[in-house]
Amino acid sequence: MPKKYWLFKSEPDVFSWDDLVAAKNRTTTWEGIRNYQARNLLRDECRNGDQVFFYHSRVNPPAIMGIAQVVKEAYPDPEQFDPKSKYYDPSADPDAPRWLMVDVQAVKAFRKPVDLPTLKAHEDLDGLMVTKRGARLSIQPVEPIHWRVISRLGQPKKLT
DNA sequence: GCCAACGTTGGC
DNA sequence: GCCAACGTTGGC
Repeated sequence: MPKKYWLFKSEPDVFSWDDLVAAKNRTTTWEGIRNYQARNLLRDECRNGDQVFFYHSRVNPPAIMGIAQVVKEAYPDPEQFDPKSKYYDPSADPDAPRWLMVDVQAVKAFRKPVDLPTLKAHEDLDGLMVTKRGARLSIQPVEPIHWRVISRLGQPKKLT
């Protein structure tokens, strides 16, 4: 199975790239996905070792901050059952969990974060989902060719 | 903070 | 099953 490529969005006010780098083992749970299309991608397509662009949304400018990888494949998101969580889903059934999450680990930081205007302007990035009107999906597949172009722009630096 | 886009809910 | 109302996302 060839490695696949993704873009995961996060609001840095909630959880930022720096938060991930500072986390234990530079790893976090990616809880809170509450969209069926994103859930299905996690369940059906997202595998250990897949590469992930970490994207900051709802900031100006939005930007890809670095590269992470999937280190644990889809499993039930416990917050769907926690009434105190903002991700609580009262209709989720413990016997048939509705919402899934994966774990991701930071791998390389971009020396030069690649912002949305740059993504939009680059002629080799036509068709990239995040630049399209209405691309609200929080888990997006990325074409290998697009991955290579963006990685080069970001000048990734291995985390030590 | 605004608001367009779009996903989900629920009455019928 | 339609679709209006509603809630959320996310760029600006």
